[in-house]
Amino acid sequence: MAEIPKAYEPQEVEKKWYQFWLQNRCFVADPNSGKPPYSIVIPPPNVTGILHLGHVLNNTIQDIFARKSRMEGREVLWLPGTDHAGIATQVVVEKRLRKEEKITRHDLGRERFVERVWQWKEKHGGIIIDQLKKLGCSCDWTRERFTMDGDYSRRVAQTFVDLYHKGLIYRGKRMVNWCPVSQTALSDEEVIMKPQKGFLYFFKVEVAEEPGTFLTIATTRPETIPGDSALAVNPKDPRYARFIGKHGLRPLPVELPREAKMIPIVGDELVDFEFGTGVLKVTPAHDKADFDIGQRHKLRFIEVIEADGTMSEAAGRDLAGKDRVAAREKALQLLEEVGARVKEEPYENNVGFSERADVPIEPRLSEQWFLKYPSATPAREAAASGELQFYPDRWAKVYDHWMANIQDWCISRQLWWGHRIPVWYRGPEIKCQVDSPGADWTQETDVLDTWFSSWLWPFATMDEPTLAKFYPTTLLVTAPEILFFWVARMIMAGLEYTGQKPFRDVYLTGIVRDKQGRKMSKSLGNSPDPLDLIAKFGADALRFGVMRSAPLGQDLLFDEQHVELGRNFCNKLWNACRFRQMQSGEVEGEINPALLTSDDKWILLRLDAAISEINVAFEQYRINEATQVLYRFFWSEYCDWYVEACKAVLYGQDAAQKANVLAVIDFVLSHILRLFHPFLPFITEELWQGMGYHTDLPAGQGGFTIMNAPWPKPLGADFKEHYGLTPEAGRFVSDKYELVTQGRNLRREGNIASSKRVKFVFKPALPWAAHELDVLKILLNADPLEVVESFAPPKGTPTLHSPLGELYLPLEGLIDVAAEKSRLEKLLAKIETEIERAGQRLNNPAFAQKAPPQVLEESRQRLAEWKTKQAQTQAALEALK
RNA sequence: GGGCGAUUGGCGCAGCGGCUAGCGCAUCUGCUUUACACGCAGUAGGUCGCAGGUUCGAAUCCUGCAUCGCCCA
Repeated sequence: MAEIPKAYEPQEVEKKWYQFWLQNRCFVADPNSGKPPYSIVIPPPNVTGILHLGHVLNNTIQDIFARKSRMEGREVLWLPGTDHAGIATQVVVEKRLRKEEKITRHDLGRERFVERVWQWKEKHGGIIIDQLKKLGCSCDWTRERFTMDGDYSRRVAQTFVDLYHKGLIYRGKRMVNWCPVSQTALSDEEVIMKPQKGFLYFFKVEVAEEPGTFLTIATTRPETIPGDSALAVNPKDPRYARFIGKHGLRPLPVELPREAKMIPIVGDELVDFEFGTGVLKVTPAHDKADFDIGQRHKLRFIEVIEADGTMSEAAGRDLAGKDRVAAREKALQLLEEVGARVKEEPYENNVGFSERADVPIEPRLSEQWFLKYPSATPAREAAASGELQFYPDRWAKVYDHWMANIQDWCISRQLWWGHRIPVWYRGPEIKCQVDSPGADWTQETDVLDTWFSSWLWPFATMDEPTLAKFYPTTLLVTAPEILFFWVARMIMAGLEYTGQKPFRDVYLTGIVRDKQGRKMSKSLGNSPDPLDLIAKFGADALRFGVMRSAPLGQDLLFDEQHVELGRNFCNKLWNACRFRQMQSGEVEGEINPALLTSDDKWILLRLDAAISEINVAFEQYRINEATQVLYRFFWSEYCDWYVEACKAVLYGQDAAQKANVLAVIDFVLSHILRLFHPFLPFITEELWQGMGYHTDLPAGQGGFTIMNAPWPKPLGADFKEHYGLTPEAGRFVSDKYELVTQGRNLRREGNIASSKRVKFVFKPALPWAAHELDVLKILLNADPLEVVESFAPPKGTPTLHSPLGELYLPLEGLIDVAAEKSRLEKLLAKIETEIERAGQRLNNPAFAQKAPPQVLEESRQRLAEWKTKQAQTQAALEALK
């Protein structure tokens, strides 16, 4: 680092090192390595996607674990790729065709349309990958996969064929969730329930066998009346039981003759007495629950809504062709006209919406392919036994609950973009196999649900040697929203096809929200573009800001200020290294134990504690805790205290002592850089090499890149003994710094600018080495610091008493005596309540009897401390009088 | 309706049987002190949602209630 700028400028640095890492294949995983494996597969983002803060959170976490694991000496595979995202991608390309060429996919035909999607993918599908690179992700890009790659697609087809021949896949006309916009079936997981304000409409139906007798029915969907094929009541309901077996005269369509309007009244135990009037209209073709009733009672299935959401011929001449919304209005009008409309009440109910198209889904009867999940029982057991671990572990319960109630999976989609189902027809003949049986066979037109391909992701992305080395993977990091869509299904697929769970640990992130706690969304415009943030603050700053505020399993309230803080942090790190650089001297010299100052010992002890805390936090996946420890250690302990104390030596004359302090600084800084590297990959590499910390190391041990420098371990008993790092050494320094804080407080009370040198008088309570006095002097910004054996301060002199000595600020007249007095009196009052509290506790005989001895001892000591403090404060008050 | 989670200074969080309840941001005061104003120094601010219970001792464990959020019907 020749000319070191005063402020860190990330843009060039980030570009430079990312290229360096790529060129030197630093991210490439070697299946032949002898190192222990560590592997992660990326949750493949949609090819249509662009980077959002959720990706930043998720991928930064993965990168942190990948980088840390490399430093720990593991062979790391972080396998990247993208997902073909059936509906989303098809919709994007269709929109584009409509806008730019004014054509639909039907104008092109299936084959040419799919070609166009591929063209689009080649051109735009790489955007999110480039964005991940900007973020610093250390994925093995040589292994990038796409769910529509040839070999991957073949694997998907083989899986279908296998499951088909195992009898787990079947085709049937069932009630499915139909998206009228995308014109495809959806799985239950792709339907989002939303409460909707609407009305409960009441209408009456005449009982055919009892003219003049009417039953009143409540419904939220009057437009489906033409599709009703029965009325249902609970046989235990005394109000209606007698009607079972009779018939109702359905009011719509109005033009039908009387006999065609006759629908049976059936008794069904599942009818709720409480809902509406207790009489249910049954529409077997357009409602899930009604479908079941229809099957139980062998009712007619009358389809009144078409695939595109308009009413069919069967809905009658007044409704046919109308959209479902318009049809509701018309149906109400018709009921009014025939005198069947009774009343309506405001009502809120849950309506399913299509996850992708965000329109109400239509329960619809259609021919679809279904899968009975394989390996469901072992998949459930794997989590229950703890063999597969969720972080935070409460997700294990959510997973278990879902697994206990899984329904067959509707895997077919009426789309063109995706894996076409490997089923072939010739007349009435049907064959299920990957390749076409012959030219006279035609393939099933449906494609597979995208998740039917991504559930194979952890192993279908790997070749044989890679599988042997890296499967099962170590960690999966993803959002809880796709726990059922993806995580659960991967576990089942993994067990079914590899006999092993696909990963050991599952880390479920929180959801990124804005400051007000709202979800990030395009329509709210509260979703900042991570690339803008990177341009403004740097990738490291973004990563650090997000990590520092992302507690395990809790939502993250995003605020640009966090990123700004990350930027400030990088700048601080930069300047800490810059300061070291300005001292020149030998880089990473030998530390001589005999020359260690108390401050040196203290910072080494704090480093040791920080390393231990960070490692514990990592083991429990508490990453924000690790960042907080690092922040505290580096900023508060290293910069604020240690570096300032060092200046006593660095600005002094003792060359040997100075060299020793620089050696300690280098030791600590080189640890700091390594500890920060997983979080801040770019700046740490720049500084690692710029400071020359790589020079004496072997290439694979940090000599070439900080990426494989050894991850710091706690310093260990031998190290501590060799360097005399005892708890006592630490305690003296803590007391010293406490004395300094209080001394600075005296200055503030005296309104003396922190930059102004001022005379202090110090009366030590124990022998102080000359060096320690220099440290005290520099930390207090005292000049001179008069050391006396006894001192009789003039009245009104601010004074403080500490275990290490008494400090006076002889500033007659300058201090606001009244303010200082009231401060001390307040302090004294607090001390007295503490003394009382502690006294009460110790006087309780039950406490002495039952509390553990060390707690008892601690309480006694604390009381003694408070009493000393009380005396000292009283003395200080006296001095003011 | 069922399940899960949250409730601690203005805001965001940590602490999950025993330190004087901590941290960051924001606030207030002062400071361009030769690493850093993207900075330094210092101060102020909380009866830990409410009500019971267990215990020598509860922010921490138990029960109930309230409010908010999420997931599943």
